[in-house]
Amino acid sequence: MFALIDCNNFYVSCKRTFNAKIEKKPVVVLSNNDGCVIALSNEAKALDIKMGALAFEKEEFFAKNNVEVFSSNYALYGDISNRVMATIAEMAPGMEVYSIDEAFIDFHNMPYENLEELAQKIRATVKQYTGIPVSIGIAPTKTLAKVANRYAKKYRSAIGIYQIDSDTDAEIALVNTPVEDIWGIGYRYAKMLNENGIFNALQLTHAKEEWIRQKMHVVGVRMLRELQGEMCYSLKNEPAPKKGICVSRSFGRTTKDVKVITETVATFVARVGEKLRKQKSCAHIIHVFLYTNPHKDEPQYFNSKVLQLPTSTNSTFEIIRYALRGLELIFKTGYNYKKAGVMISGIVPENQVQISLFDARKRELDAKAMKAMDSLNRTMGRDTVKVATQGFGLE
DNA sequence: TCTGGGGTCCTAGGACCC
DNA sequence: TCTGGGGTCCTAGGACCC
Repeated sequence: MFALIDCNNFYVSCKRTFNAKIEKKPVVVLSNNDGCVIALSNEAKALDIKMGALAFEKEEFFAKNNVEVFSSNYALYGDISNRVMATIAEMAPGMEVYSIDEAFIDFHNMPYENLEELAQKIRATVKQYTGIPVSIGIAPTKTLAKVANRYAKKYRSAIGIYQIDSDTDAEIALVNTPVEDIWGIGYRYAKMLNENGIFNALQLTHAKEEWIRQKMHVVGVRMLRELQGEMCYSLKNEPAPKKGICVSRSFGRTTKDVKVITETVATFVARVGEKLRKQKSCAHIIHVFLYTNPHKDEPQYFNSKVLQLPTSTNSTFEIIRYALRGLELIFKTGYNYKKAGVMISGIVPENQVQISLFDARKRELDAKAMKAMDSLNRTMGRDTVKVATQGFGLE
């Protein structure tokens, strides 16, 4: 058996741990630049506010309905997530941290007759130690555990737990799960399934495997089998090293200014470099991209450039040189730019880097400088020390 | 007249997740 | 004025290898 532990309305719950006054009230958390809604309390969901709703359109509605509105704080969510995961890890040896607010745990061979009892205990302990309410789904496959978790949240909120331990348990949860809420089915597949008369997960379990393979390929077949109770996905204990690292933002305000964009891209590279060094990796493919605002009725431009480095590196100095060369190649004057980003791939462990035959760079010096920079920035705050191309504060 | 058969690697794009 | 920011896996097709 697997259990899926999922924090309830995570970003809202994080805010509530510091502010008891917003308990039982409609609360929403907004995206970067306060653009749209990315988290809702149950009370806010009851007011029919939708994920992704535009904040400026809802301003009046929020005021009229006493909705508490907050900007997001990702550093805080990261900290609280770490505490929640550490608390769970103490109680369950086999665990996979699946996202900032979810973990699968291995419920095989647990010293409990009754798994629901163990789940109760985990739920109470996480709440006590971190203040975060969670829901738990228990089932023989990960996909069914996801189904059980959603069912627990929606129909068993008082206890917050649902276990699929028999065909009947499974059918109750599956018939109440619309296909679009199944793990692995997004907007397009849901539409396709509906067009073929399949609306809930129970109906889907009766579909022909070959038909699913034709329409949804092997991923769809695995999902089907998992829903039927056959395990296709096991628990990943070790987090896999990242294959790509991306830092991108939309700008609060659009800009035409090449200097502003250059400094922004340099700062994105600094973040990418930090992440690379944190996981002790180097990389040799850089992807730089630049957008105008596609929602606006004005001249549009999108372009991107991929650059190959001769030797894999995690030196911010070195990556910035290439990234800015890429930016130069794609930047066109006259457009109102809205968003830019830097992606790095071709990632290898830093102790397995192949040095190019003609490499002339003094890599030990870079490494020393990066180590000193990381250490200062870690103890004294981000960008205490930075590369000059990042600029000295915009405007 | 007649033009092999087996691979690998890379890229772009599409689907999905939180 | 105003629309998030990260990721994963899979497939198809082209270039290339012997």
